[in-house]
Amino acid sequence: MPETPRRPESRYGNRPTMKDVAARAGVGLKTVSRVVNGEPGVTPETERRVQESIDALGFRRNDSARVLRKGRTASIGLVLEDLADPFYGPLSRAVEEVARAHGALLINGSSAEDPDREQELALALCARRVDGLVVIPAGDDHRYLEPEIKAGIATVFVDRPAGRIEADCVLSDNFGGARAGVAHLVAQGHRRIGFIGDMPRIHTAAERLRGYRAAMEDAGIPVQEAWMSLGATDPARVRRAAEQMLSGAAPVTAVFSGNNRVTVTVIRVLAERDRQTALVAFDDLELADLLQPGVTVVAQDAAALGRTAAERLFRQLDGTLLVPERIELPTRLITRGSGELPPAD
Amino acid sequence: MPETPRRPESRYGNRPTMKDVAARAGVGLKTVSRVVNGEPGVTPETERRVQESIDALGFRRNDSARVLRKGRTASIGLVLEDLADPFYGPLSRAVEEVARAHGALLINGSSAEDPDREQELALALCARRVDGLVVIPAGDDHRYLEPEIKAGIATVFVDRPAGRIEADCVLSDNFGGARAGVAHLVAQGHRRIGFIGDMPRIHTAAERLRGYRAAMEDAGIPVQEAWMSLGATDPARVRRAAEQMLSGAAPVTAVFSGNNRVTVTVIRVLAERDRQTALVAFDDLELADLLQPGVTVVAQDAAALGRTAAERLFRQLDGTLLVPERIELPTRLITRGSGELPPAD
DNA sequence: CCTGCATCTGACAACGTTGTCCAGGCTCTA
DNA sequence: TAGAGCCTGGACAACGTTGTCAGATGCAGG
Repeated sequence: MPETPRRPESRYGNRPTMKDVAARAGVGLKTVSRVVNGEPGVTPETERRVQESIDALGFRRNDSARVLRKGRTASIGLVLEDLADPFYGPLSRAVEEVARAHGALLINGSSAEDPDREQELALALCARRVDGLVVIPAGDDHRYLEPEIKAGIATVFVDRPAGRIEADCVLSDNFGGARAGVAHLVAQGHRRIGFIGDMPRIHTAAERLRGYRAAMEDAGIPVQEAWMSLGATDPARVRRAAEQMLSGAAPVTAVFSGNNRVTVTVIRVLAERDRQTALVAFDDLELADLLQPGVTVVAQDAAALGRTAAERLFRQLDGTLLVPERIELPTRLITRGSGELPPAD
Repeated sequence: MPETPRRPESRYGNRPTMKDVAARAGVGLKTVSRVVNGEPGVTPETERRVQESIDALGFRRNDSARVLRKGRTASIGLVLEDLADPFYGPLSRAVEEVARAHGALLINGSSAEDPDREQELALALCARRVDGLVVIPAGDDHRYLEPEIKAGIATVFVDRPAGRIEADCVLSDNFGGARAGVAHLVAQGHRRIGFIGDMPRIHTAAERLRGYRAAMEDAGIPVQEAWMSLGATDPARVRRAAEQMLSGAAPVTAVFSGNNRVTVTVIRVLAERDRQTALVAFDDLELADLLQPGVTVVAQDAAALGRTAAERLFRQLDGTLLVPERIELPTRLITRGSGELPPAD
């Protein structure tokens, strides 16, 4: 007696399949498929029977099987740094909206600024055969994606460029924005201007630092080492850096802060001091206009970054986009008071 | 001559399969599978050949096929209201972390507070056979999920309860939090206290309104219609509502604002006025402590909501959790100044 | 030299769907 | 009424993987 092979563990709790639906409706398998996919060539009466059977059994098409057969998953992956960061929320949302408009779902994960985790995530997404990948890189070597890209997974990098491979990327004009922000402080008469940024291994941080240096050079001001802080952005460290450059014999009279994480701490430090210090911050913050004084910022458009990247991704998939390009979106200086304070000395 | 059937369109750009790897390495298909999955029973020499072949071809296992065969996708779905809302960022992140700890990926989508879109999304995720679903409901009827749950898709609702089905849910103590917040205003001597909230069809909004009414009743203060605004939360409307209750013969001397979207607008309106009005807000805001005065809030722990929900989800999947339960997490009143202002008249 | 056992390997079916192709029944026309 | 053509429905293979099982190989002991 031939033993029937046991099914592997619970298996979706034994969901009905098209075969079950077909049997119940007394039709062929393919007819069910036609009804489910709204294909033509089914009489209304047959369709009704099939539909009834579907409802009765609680059937839902298994997209895994569908994907296997069709070769497209109708989903795209998003690897970002931290979903909880208010900068990435609107970006993700924008990517999601574009995906939705193209009938695709979004799978995403946070790399926590760890290159290994970025790679692990990106490759896991590739294993699921996402149609495309939007990556906010944590690492600076993306050769691991080469076979994937060659195999047809559309890829766009956002916020920071790809490392060691040719690929589409969509960035903010970090250099230009920082330069303009610092120049704004110079224009108010400041000469001793501090810069507190993230680790320079992060592209955006390096570019903003470069913008700072350029603006200082434009103004003919030699930059002092003591005016710069280029480390991690945890509050304790930023606080120490800020307090240091604000004290001593020749303290800075203005600070340029390199990202939203830094900014919140800098604002706290400045709020504790009597002497008013000017501040221009990279990245806008909610409520920034309601502080005393309002915070002058160099704003980037996170939603536009995400939207542009996702649109390019789908154009790659359409085949209407062939040459990798580097796109830079402009930033916008929003004056609210803190950047217009004159030097205190 | 038998025609070879044409392959359906590009098909992942013709990626190599285990069969290709096996052919190149001169071994059987199953041996490749064993190597890829780290199963025992392969000689080091064979393993080396297979590994070499994998690297040379740029092979990556197709998880769609794997899922089809194994029945588990190692992914969970998250349906939320708006990824870009700062409240949901930490929540998503927490869900993601738990998923990651269980080796699962997170697929998510925004319902934009539209019940149809919520359903469409949730069912699309079910069609992909996610192992489980975390839902922040937009609608109030979730019977459409019954067949899915019965079929074994673990489901947890967060932030708001499920409608018309039995299911796990993890909520904040919206009622208690609001009641405590309003009581705090009463304790400062306020009697005319306004409430600006979201549409009462949203569970959280209704609960907070109930908390407001309860606190007022506790204090023996009859609530006036003119003190309440229960509509959409777009800035224009909130602004109008706030201005109305702040003017007239007997204006409110304090406002309780029902969520973070409302709060930012209310703060703007109050900042424009000379007379200081007390404010307690549901949901914490970044920088809330730096405003003048600092904003007193009833804070909920978004990350804890997400973490708790995801953990319950995986316990459902383990089978260690059988009975649907309703869990309420406490809120915390954080006094910062705005809620401690005395009545102005 | 043969048997027995352990180890390694591969053939095969199955997962649930969709594309191809053909059969059968119908309508329409000459 | 016969033939052509259309419409509907179903059988079958294939997508790429994994579980089962049996065959091949090697080695030790009799």
